[in-house]
Amino acid sequence: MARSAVPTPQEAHEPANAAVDLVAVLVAVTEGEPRVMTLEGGRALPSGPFETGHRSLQSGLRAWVERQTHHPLGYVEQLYTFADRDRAGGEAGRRTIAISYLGLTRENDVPDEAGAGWRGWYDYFPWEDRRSGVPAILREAIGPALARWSGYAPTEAAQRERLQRAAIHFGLDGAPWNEELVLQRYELLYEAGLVPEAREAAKDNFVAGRPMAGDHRRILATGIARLRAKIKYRPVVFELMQPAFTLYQLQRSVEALAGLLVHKQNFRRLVEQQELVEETGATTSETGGRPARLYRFRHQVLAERAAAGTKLPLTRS
Amino acid sequence: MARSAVPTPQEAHEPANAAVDLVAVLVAVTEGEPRVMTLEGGRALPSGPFETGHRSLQSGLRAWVERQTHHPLGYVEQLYTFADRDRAGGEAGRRTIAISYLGLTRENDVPDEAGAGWRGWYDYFPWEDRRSGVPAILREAIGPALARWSGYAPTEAAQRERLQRAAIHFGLDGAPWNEELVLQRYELLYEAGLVPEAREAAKDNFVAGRPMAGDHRRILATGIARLRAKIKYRPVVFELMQPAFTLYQLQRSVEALAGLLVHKQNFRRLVEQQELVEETGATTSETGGRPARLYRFRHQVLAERAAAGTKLPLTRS
DNA sequence: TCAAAAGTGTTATCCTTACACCCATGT
DNA sequence: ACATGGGTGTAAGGATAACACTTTTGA
Repeated sequence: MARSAVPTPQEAHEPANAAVDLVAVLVAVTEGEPRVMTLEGGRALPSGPFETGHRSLQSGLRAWVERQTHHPLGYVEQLYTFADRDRAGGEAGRRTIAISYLGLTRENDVPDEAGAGWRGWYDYFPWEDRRSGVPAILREAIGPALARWSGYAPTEAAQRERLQRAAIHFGLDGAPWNEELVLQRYELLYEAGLVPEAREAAKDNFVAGRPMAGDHRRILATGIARLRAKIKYRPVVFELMQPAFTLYQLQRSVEALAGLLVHKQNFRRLVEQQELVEETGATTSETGGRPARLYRFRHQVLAERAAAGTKLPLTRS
Repeated sequence: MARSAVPTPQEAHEPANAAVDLVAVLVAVTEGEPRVMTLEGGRALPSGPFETGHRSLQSGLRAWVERQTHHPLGYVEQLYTFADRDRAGGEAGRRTIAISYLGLTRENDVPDEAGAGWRGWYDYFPWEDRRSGVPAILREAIGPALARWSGYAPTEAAQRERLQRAAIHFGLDGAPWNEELVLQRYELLYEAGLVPEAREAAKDNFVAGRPMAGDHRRILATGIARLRAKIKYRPVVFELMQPAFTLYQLQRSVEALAGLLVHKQNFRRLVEQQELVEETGATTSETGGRPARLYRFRHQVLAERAAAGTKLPLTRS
């Protein structure tokens, strides 16, 4: 939100003649690492204009992604629609709107042309991976930089407010870490001038992570946040798994997405109790220890349950 | 999803020159009824084109809503972006995209001009209100009509599939009711030709509910669904309450939104335990029995907690 | 005095969290 | 034998769901 320029008065009140871009956050998990499909050597997400020939937004997106990456698109859901003024190239009276989508797929072929390729998403957000503890960059660079930035606020109240916001979003000063706040954290870094995409970036104290063109990194953050939230209440991880997998592989995928370690047995109990998987009967010994049972996703659950959704104390009757 | 026409070949591959509409689902709760702001005597949602003078999508939306309804807009969040071909008026090479928003507000003044006004949202979705039991329209009209529609499927497998879908979405045949599936239910009725908006509507067996222009009712369904989901994990109900309220009024608002009755004491325990409210010290006897304590929302919780978000069995470390 | 709503006490059950330990394979 | 991952049992604590009953007002 925010981050917009002042309108030039003469163009007010004209219906915007908008160019519509479709942008994809296409995710896969391989070898326990979450990856995102990129173009231009990792500097951009797959995208392209919505064309009159496209039957719908989704089919337009599919067309673009498949054209650019030669990778089929499986599960797709809309993420968010952006229209910041800075996005626009120039041309008075014409603005660019970006409609973004999240796509989940199994990584199989590597496109390797036009700079297309999979990148680990923590290259872009190194502070989001807590699987091996609190990342050094957070303690050593981001924390201090946010503290400094808080100090720049004009009033003391504003300073406290900044500090509190930083603490809550980044889990500083004993605040709990909430892995879903990916976008808020990125926005906060942007506001603090700590990412190169920000126009008033303080050139000397980048915390960065790998930047992207335009607001693509912001869109990526939106996608990660959505996916992290969604794996908790909808069986979407399976879109990222091979047809047969071990429970530990499943766990590692979840951990990769969440950026957190989960408790082995409790995780298994959860999966079991929700009847999300069934044994294939086969085992694999490629995992490097005792051979593990292979499971497959029970596709029927999608039909059986339309999702739980409790949390309201209902009266029965 | 679906519901799109075939592209005429000659217009393929031209970047769409899109008109962008902003549409608002503006919600309030009064006297225990959820209401939505409408125009044209209830046939449309407030909306207008995104203009070049608008600083951002949100500010454009605010401008339109305030111009059309003279009602200020408080809490706002983006809902979804639609671009079905049927929405377009005609003009080859030009399509209309609707970016929809959910707005929450306290109903105070009644606009009463240009056909603007609040309408109970169950006028549009009578089957969604279960506060006084399973609505007659569901048992007597929708259920049988969906059964008939299932019978029209070509193969027996397809018939079973339709029946199961109807049962799960509408809680038929002993399936549990899930109040969040508002959009899916509307889409199913649309697909079955049971709402007047559908082009192949069977004129004789409407189940209807009050229709709206274009796909506004679909957008409204999206808004209701989002709100029903959101009240469970984010304290958004308070946006709809007066500054001071009794616990029972709060409960009635939640019930109004969910279309379900909740358990009084358990509801109170939930509210209390999450420390969402605090006593004002005052009481009111306008509720018609023993005077009730008045409470206010503890705005601090918004800063304190950035949301819960558990559900993954984490390892502690 | 009675209807209507406010407000409280208590129990059984289940889910979550946190323990710690044994099993089978490859090197 | 030992490292590595696979796989299991169980107990404490807290949140939920379900009971029903008392209190205070206005009519």
